Amino acid sequence: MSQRTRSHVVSHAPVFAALGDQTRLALIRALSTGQPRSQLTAGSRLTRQAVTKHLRVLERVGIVHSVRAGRESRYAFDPQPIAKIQDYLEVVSRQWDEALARLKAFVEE
Amino acid sequence: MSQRTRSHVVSHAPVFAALGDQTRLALIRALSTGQPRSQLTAGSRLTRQAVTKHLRVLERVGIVHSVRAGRESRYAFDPQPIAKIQDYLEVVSRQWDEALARLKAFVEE
DNA sequence: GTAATATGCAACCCTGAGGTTGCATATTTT
DNA sequence: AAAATATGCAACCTCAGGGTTGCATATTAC
Repeated sequence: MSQRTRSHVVSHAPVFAALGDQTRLALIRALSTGQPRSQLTAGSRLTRQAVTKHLRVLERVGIVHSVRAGRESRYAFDPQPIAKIQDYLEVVSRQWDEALARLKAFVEE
Repeated sequence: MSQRTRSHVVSHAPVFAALGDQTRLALIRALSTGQPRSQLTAGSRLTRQAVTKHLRVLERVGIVHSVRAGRESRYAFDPQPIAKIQDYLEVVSRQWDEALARLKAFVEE
């Protein structure tokens, strides 16, 4: 693994990690525009604090953002980071396809 | 979060989690057809055992599979699970777009 | 046959992640 | 103003995840 490889890869890992939790994944689905946290909590079996922590994680990687509205803070989904890792996965898949093609060409020549 | 929602979401989480680690992500890139583990280890600053554990994780979720060849076992990438979560992300994004569209229609009517 | 190479298995360490509880604070409601 | 609602902060608990080390075992090379 070269330095380049590592640095290229690093930034995506946190986003994947954020998505690598059932609760968070469910939370994302439960989100509809401007859901107040209190309501999100009501929808799950978790403590309010637990939900808060999960939302913080999602917020840190930019999948979600919050806006304070009076005494409650509303959360909304942001598709940007998702789009980025989709692109990333696309690249990985493509590189792999090419690698297989090269191998095939090599074997069959 | 309904039961349906959770169960639908659950199966993807482990794959995301598997990708949510820099080392593993780098390992995936380092993979080329039939890399023996010993060589993968050489490419990183980790112990052989650490690499082994990572590969096991990737194998468990099907991103990688191994074939024993004599005294060494060779690893290869498998794009299937990746394709699946790409689809999943696609669905999530689409649903969100629709939700936003509904909201917009509601506000502007 | 012996040495070298490539792994497997298991015990152990340590840190971080997911959760909870308790207490303080800001906004509404009535 | 008092009660109710919605959060924030911080301490604490537990356990899984990433790593390492040590020892046993199977293949291959000499």
